[in-house]
Amino acid sequence: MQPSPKRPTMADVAHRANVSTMTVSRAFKRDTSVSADTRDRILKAAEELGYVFDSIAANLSSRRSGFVAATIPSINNANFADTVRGMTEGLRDSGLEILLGFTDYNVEEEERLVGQLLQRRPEAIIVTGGRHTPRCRKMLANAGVPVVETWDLPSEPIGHVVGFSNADAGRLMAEHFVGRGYSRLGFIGGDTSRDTRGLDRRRGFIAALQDRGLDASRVIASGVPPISMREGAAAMVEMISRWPDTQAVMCVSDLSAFGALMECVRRGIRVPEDVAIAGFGAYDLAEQSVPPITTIDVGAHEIGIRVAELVLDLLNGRRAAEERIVVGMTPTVIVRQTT
Amino acid sequence: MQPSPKRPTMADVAHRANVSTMTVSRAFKRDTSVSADTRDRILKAAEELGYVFDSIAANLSSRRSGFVAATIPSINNANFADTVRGMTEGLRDSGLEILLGFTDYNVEEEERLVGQLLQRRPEAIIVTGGRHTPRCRKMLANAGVPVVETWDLPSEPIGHVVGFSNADAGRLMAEHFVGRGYSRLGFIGGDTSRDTRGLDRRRGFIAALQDRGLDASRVIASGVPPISMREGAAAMVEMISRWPDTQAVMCVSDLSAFGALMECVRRGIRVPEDVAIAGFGAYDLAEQSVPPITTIDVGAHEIGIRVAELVLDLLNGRRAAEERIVVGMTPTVIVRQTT
DNA sequence: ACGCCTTATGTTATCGATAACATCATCTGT
DNA sequence: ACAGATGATGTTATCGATAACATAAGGCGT
Repeated sequence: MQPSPKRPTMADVAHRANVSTMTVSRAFKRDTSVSADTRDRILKAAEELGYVFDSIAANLSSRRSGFVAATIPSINNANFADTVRGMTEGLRDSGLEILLGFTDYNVEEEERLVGQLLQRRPEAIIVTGGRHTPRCRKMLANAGVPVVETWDLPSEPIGHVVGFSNADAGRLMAEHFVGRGYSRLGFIGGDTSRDTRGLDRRRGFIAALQDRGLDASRVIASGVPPISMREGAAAMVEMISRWPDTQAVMCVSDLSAFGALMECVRRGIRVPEDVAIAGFGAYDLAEQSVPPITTIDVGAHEIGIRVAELVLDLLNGRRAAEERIVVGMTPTVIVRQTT
Repeated sequence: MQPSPKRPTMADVAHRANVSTMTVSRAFKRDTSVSADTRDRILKAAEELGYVFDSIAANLSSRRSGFVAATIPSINNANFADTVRGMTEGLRDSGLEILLGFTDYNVEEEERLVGQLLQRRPEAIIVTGGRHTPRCRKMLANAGVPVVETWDLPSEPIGHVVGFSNADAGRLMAEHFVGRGYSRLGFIGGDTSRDTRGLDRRRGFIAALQDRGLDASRVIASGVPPISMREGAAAMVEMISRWPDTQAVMCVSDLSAFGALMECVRRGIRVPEDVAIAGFGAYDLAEQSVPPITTIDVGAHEIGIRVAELVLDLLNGRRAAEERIVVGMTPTVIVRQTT
């Protein structure tokens, strides 16, 4: 069947099946009152005409877009990918689709994107992180749909939160290092202007050192997020050059930790004997590398599942939209061979 | 401003700004005839009312969804992420957004997804791979919008193609191995039922061996795609157990190659001295690992850029929809230390 | 036999923006 | 002075499905 300049509509199907357009509409839904004979006749007519349901028109008249919008900083980040997969699983039987946008770790881009996504009338909107431009914050507050902030634990949530404290995560690793007997500690990553969550991890790490009267100056803030393996490697070189007696280094992500580790392997620096390395995010990479990398797990996939649960509860009226729901996830250290 | 049960519409804005709804519509567009004074008054009224443009209604009346739909097998795959990033860049100034769907390397899921995406009336649709269920193929053929198949080079394209021959890629690596003097060669991955492109790479590899009268039986088809690092590691163990004299192994992806490499490192098997390893896909991981992994580059990012270019040319009438355009990408071997 | 309930189907205005056409005022050229 | 062109704005039917309400037929209980 060749595409025609005018696509068949339900009116065409109705005409061919000798029913009303409303009956055709019912035939394309579940749980509607249509006799089996009528339904069969309608679906056959639709098939013959090459009819494709038009969800744009459906969305307009029902005032439901069928979308949940979600922003993540990067498409190629194992953590965010896991979270999106969790959301997808959680939403699978709901009929809702995820409309994804990528902010590139840029709050201005996030603002533009949120504006654009809101025009699609999502039934809920999920944003990564708890810091936004004032205008973005206002748009979200006025969206009139559930808003969920993830991967952070903002002190003034816009709507709901499924996340964890990045500062706590950094502090946790610092405590692990100290517990291991290390005292000359470094941090790699956490660009001050864009990766706000990485910066929080750094802050937590630094605060824990300061609380103990330890040197908190060994920080390499390398490059624009997300820090690559290569940048992690370069930062490790700089860390060791500037402070050769460094005993342990936390990297802002498993990606950068892997890069740092590989640089040590290249240079014959033994890990953890000569320097311990840790990351964040519990990527497969951290588990599979030789030696396996100590990391922090926040339950990336679980975050997605919980976000989807929350959104469905809010949309189905099982929870009141006016509630301020905070689902806290607990960062845990996965101790491996690099520390 | 509190969300109200009824969202303000252009009619409300028109009333407040004392103009027609059509003038309001013009004020929200570029390149329309609206005086500066009128435009300012309208935008001010919209801001005061908290008006959000409704793209659902716009899409219906203009018969343009503003979407380009794209399916990729997995969200967390560096190659597909690069391709999507290329598409995003290429489409950035066009006003078109990408509506992504994930097929999970499953042609039945692809069929369901394509059906769902087509209901959103995308202005073009991009699918990964050249093999589809018959029903999926028919839906695409009848979609009435540009269809582009990527990451493959099908012999009977549905519409257009931006891709490469996976078989050629496999063959290329086999030739590289032989050129290096290896003759006892193995292949890891390429599940026969789901990863059709991986299977093609395996077929090309095997065919090259058979052409040379070499043993082509050393194949480990491990697990459901995408093959993880862990599965690559396990497959390497099996490869070496079954054929201890294997000299070189191609893995279906850099992910599995990395897993295989790490397993060798764990076991003290020297790469490439004891066994050479190669992958596919030119992930950062392959470059950064120690030793860096020989791989095949197909230009994942460039594929995305070219797809976007093609789609825009087709939508803007610079190319005729009836043309069958095939943009071939050339796989190249990046020779690194693992071979 | 009758009334009520349930199931199946139909009718109609609407969702909110826009394409296509119409109208009016102003400016420019003859 | 007049005619034609241009810019700014308005009018109206429409895009294609659906919510809300309406209608009719059949079955069941009294």
